[in-house]
Amino acid sequence: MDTQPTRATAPQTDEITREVVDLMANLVALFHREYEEAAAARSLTGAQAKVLALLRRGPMPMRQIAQTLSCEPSNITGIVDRLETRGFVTRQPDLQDRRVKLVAATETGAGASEELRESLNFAREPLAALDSEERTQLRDLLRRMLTGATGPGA
Amino acid sequence: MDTQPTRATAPQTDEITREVVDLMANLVALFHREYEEAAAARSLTGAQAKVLALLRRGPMPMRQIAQTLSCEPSNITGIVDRLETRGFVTRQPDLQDRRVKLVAATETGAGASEELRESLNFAREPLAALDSEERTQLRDLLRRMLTGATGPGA
DNA sequence: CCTGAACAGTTGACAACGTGAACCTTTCAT
DNA sequence: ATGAAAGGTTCACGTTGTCAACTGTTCAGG
Repeated sequence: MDTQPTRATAPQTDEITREVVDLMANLVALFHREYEEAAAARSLTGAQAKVLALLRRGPMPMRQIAQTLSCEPSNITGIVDRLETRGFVTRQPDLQDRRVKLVAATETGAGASEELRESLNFAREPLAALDSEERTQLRDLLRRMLTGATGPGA
Repeated sequence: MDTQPTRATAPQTDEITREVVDLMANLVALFHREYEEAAAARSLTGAQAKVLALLRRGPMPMRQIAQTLSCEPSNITGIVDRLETRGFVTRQPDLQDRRVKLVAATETGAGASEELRESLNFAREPLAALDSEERTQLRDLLRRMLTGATGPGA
C-alpha cells in the first residue's frame, strides 16, 4: 500500500472518505439501475449487455470474458448461448488453438450495443447537473482513481 | 447548435461526457465487485447486504424496501425470508396498519452491516490514489450529481 | 512417439435474484 | 355495509452465479 510518513496512513475513520464512499454507493446504485433499464429496453439483460459491450473491441475467447467479468467460465457459456440464439453473437473457432472459441458480435449485436452505449450518454441525468468544466474535473479524478486500482480493466 | 466550446446545452455527443460515462461504468463495475466480495466474506449476498444496509436507519415496511431498491415486493419477501432464518432481521407488526410488516435488523444484523460498511471505507483502493483535497473535490461533485438526480435516495 | 498434466469449454445440479399473476387480509372511501 | 385499493405472500418461470465432473486439445518429458 502507501507508506506516507506525513499523510495519514490509516484513513480508517476519515470523515470525507466515508462520505465519498457513501455517495459512490448511491451513484453506483443509480447507474446500475439505469444500465439495467436501458438494456431491458433492448430486450437484453445486464449481463448480456456487458458481454456485448466487451466485444466492441473485437472477438474474444470465452475464458477472457469470464476473467474480465470476474466470474466462472461456465457462467459465460449460458450467457453466450442466449445471445447466440438471438443472433447477437457467434462462436468462431480460433485457428491458433482449437480449444478456444472466439465470441464475436454480429452486425445486430454490435448495433444494439452501440445504441445502448449511445443512449447512456445523454440519459445520464446526474451528469446534467455539472457544467463542462466540472465534468473535466470529474473525469480527471476518475481517471486517477482507476489507473491506480485493480487495473485499467478493458 | 453545433459544438459550442463555451456551453453545451446538448451534450449528446460530448466527448468529455462520453469519457466520464465510460469511466463511471468501470468504477461502478469495480465497486460492485468489491461490494459483493465484502458481503460474501460475511456470508451475505449483495442483495441481502443492501437490504441490511437500508435498515440501519430503523425498521422499514417491506414495500418501502422494494421501492427503494426498485424491485417487486415479491422479491423482497424471499430476501427477507433468508435474512430472517439466519437471524439478521425480524418481521414486526406495524401497530398503525396491520397490513404492514416492519422489517428490523437484529443486533447481529446491524453488527454485520456496520462491519461491512466499515470494511469498505479503507478497502477502497481507488480512493487511495487521491489526497484529501482531491477527495473533497470529488465529494462536492458527487453531491451535486446526486441531489439533482432521481432524488436523495433515502 | 506416448503419456500425462494442464487448459478451454461444456454440462448438470443447485441456490439466489428478479418478474408477473393470483391470492388473502386489512384499510378506507362511499 | 360494500367494494376498491393497498401490503404481503405464494407460485411458476427465466436469468445469474457457483461448483464438480466431463470432453477435447495442447504441450512437456520420458
